[in-house]
Amino acid sequence: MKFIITHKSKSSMARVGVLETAHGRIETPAFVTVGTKASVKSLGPDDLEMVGTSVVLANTYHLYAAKTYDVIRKAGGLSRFMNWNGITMTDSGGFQVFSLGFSKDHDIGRSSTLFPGEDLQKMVRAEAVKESQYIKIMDEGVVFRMPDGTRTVLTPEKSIQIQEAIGADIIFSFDECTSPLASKEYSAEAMGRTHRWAERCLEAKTREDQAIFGIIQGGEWDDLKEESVRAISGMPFDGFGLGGALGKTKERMWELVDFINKRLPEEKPRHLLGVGYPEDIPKAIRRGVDTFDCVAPTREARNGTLYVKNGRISIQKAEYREDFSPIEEGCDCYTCKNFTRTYLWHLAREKELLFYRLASIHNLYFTNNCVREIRERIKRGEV
RNA sequence: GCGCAGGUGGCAGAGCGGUCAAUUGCACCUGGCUGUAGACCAGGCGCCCUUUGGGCUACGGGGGUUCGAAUCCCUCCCUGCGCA
Repeated sequence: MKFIITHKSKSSMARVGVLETAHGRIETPAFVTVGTKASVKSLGPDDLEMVGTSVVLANTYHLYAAKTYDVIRKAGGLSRFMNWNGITMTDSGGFQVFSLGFSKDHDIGRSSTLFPGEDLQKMVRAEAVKESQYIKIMDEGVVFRMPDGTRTVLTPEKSIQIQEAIGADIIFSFDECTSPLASKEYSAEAMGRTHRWAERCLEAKTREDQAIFGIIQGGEWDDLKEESVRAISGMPFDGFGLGGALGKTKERMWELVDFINKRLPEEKPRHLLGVGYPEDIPKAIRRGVDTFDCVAPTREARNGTLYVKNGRISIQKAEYREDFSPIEEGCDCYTCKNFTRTYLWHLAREKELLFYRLASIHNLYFTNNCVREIRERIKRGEV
């Protein structure tokens, strides 16, 4: 993997770069489309191309649990397997430590409520992290137990082994993603473990054609974050992931992203894990984030939320019953150029399969386009 | 015309003397979704009052039995099936 910064903003930490891997080169900042199980739900590779996607992120945990990672290796790697002619990444499974553990135990939203309200914070004993009924975290690794009894064990070595079999261009080190409600004491403990796992991941890695990003943890505390940045950036990673608990509020999250990126070596790419509402995009980029992934555009699309310039609309609402305009006037996406809100309203209500595709196409196009516009502005020196 | 079965909230369909303003599903309305165990989840859904609460109108129409009926009886209307 090669990463070259081609433009730098004068007024912020924003930068434009070129990221090159065996499967092509892309410009950053770039939005990474999530395709957890080697598929972006409801879309094919031609759709992805049309929508401006340049990178797809799959998940180690899911492909391992599905017992297909060896098949992916035989198929010639993730890219060939899913016939995606572009860059690929795999997440290490570390996030599932959180989403299948703490958040599941405490029913925090259904997965990763990033910013729990105060009422929720009071209800949850932060130390309960250690008592999950779904997962067991040890220094050696993590044991996941599904409701049906199925056991999945993931260790740093195992995660790397699977990620090498899957064969994405960029892989992530296996981390323990803690809850934003975890205590400082526990967060420190988990962070230490994440650092030890990071070393083991590098140790276990054998393929030269894959890049590996190390993940910064340390919760919301400056001193821990500082320590995590120092530890992870001290290891020979090709890039970095900003992960996990980034404070209890949005404001704090941006402070932390800022804090981390100021301390990370400038020349290596930074990936902000799991953040990507349209309104987050400019903020992330201004703080020096190069790539970021998010399930929101696709998930929200499937759930009927479509992005527009002034926010978002719920297409199944009665008010769109006779709205013959496109989702967004002036949008060049396939959906907007060919279909009306009325039609989408109808498809959404009837749960027609076409809806999921058309809605996902629009939200992804919207997201990618938003990133592209900012990228162009950085190049023109406007940001 | 006779026999049998049945008429319950927008629809389907429970309830079969009090704990029923009425289970449940669908539909509808409101929210939510940020490294995807998510094409999902949560709440609301007769009317009125500020509520944990209270009042009113409701289970085809009318009448009755009972302290009390969606639930029992009579009658009328309507629907399905069988026989004419």
